[in-house]
Amino acid sequence: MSLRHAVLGLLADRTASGYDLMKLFDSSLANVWPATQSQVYGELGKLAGAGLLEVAAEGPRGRKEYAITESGLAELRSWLIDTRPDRTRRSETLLRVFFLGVLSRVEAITYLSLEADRAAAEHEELEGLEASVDWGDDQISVYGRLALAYGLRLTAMQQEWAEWARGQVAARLPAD
Amino acid sequence: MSLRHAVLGLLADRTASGYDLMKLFDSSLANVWPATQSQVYGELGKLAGAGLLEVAAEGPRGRKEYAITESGLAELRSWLIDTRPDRTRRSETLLRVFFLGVLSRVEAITYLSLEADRAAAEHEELEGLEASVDWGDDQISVYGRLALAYGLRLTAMQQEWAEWARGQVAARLPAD
DNA sequence: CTCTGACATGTCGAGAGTGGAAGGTCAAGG
DNA sequence: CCTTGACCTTCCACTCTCGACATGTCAGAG
Repeated sequence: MSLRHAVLGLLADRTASGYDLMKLFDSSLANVWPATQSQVYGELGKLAGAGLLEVAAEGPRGRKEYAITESGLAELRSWLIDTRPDRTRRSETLLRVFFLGVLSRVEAITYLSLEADRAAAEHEELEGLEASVDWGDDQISVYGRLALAYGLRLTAMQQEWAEWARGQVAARLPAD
Repeated sequence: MSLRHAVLGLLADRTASGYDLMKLFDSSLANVWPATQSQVYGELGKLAGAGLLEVAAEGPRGRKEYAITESGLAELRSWLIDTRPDRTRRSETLLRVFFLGVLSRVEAITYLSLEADRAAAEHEELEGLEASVDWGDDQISVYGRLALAYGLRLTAMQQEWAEWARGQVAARLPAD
């Protein structure tokens, strides 16, 4: 049920069309809550039907500019304050770690090395993002920066862990 | 498509029934790849139909003991070696951070404090798990320990981040 | 002997997410 | 004038996940 709140949250900042929203999902929210076109447009329709959004203006090419309503804002606030986030995490990377035993030691070490490289690359990418984005003082910028800092810490931790884990596996006597 | 490989991976270690598998999902894999009964039994059926698993024995109460086949093992190995993990991550916690601007400063700080507490609690829980599990030398134990170490590092990082973020928000002049 | 609790498998429907196809408008450049 | 590319929305078919429900067996306690 988070997609609906992601849409509400983006529209709390400024009005936008489905097309605009897609760009926001692909840039700022890409690493946090990805969404496809079909999802976004579908959700806009439902939200408007439920009165949480309204069509503020219609532009050329059938463009519909959506704006959040009072009850939409209330719903967003209540989601933020009254409900606890769902934290079911699925990590395919970690799932694979459980089964590394079916591989040879060398193959397992390779897997962990690749994971360390990937984390390092992602870390650099986020650093690039941090440098390139021009951070304003609007809500999304201020708090988006906090989210980016999380990503930086996460990828750094992942790299350290993968290197440590590789060492752990390598240290076991080659008694496979 | 990871559920199928999770099942194959568990059965690579030892044979098991759907019921046994559920217990493994609820204990070892709970934090990495949760699954429900209906999913597990459904997947077992499909996997057996595809020849990646076979019913090794039938026990009382209709119990079916599944074992991985040669082609199942090949599929598992190829998944581990030839394919890169899907790393689409969704974090409702982080999504909320983006929208903290619609709340008052105090409410935002409360949110981040709760998040720090939650991470700390989860960290302790994992430490308890580490102490209570009796770690053998089997594959799942050896590599499961690496996964647990990841969880420990993750929750520690989350707590630090949340406390830092709370400080960041608090430091801004109360000009809301 | 009967009750209870662990063992054990299965079906169904609703909702979320994925990927792509289809259809149409407008502005600007060649 | 005509093509191209950006703009913009809608629909569909599919898989995955969740939670509840249905069905039944077996061992041990009382």
